[in-house]
Amino acid sequence: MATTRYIKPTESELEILQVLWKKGLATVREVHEELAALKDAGYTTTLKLMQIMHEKGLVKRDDSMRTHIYQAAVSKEKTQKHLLGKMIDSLFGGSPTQLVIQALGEHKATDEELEKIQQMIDSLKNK
Amino acid sequence: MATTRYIKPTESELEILQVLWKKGLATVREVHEELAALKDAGYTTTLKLMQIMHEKGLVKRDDSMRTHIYQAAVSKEKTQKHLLGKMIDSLFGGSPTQLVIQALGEHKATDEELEKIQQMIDSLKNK
DNA sequence: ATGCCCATACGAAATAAGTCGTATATTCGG
DNA sequence: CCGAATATACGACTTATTTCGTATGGGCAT
Repeated sequence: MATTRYIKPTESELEILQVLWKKGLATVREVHEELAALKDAGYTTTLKLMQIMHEKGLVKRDDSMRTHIYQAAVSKEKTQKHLLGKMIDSLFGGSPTQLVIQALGEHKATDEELEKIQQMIDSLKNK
Repeated sequence: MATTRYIKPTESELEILQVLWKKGLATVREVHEELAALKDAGYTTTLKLMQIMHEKGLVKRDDSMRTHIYQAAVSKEKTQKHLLGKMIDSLFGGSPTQLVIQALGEHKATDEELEKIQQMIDSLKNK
């Protein structure tokens, strides 16, 4: 089986993936409008990035029409998992716990959310 | 008050910071030996990187002797906090909880560690 | 048909990151 | 004192990433 090597999206690519994950399907124009709200870059810049992402296999597209329709080719979850793993290794000495503690300490969560995490821990313990 | 802008360390710089955080004080040679265990790169590469980090203010050094002694100029905690925050924003829609759940689900922790997190949650809840 | 708007394609410049060769200086063993 | 080992400095090359100008052509209102 030909294994497809994981491709690490760059910063800009991640911004585009965000939009695609949210919208599901989108044209370059639509993605660009969203991005324009955050930062300013030309339309052809976004276009070029998305073309490159297509070459890399990060996005799929339907180009049967004049205006192509794009969608993410990598799942949000897989991507999160990968980048999280990298960060745990490179910044938290391989300990997910350290990361969790930092995350909980520095960034507030509601009681409800804490409850959810609690449940998660309980179920992990019972193994 | 003159605010010093936060400088985002690159991948390679992070590797070097890791070593410095662990050792406290270290020469280029020492840092390089550590890195050599992980990947291969020439000595002058490491040297150059550390010189650039010095220019950027990521590390401090004592150059009163022939062999300079380096140490990290940014704290591990601050750096973790910053990058974690960035990741939460850019990849987890601003929800630390989502990140925590992913981290716990995908990367194993020992019961002991789970216990620690549990305590953390308890103390957060009592507020 | 003729413009005008908007799409893709594509090349190439600008920037950033990492790599390394080489020059030069210091130290130390003999 | 001399040479080998080892230190920093620094310029230059490579590769990756981002940015954008310009070419080209389709679709549509007039």
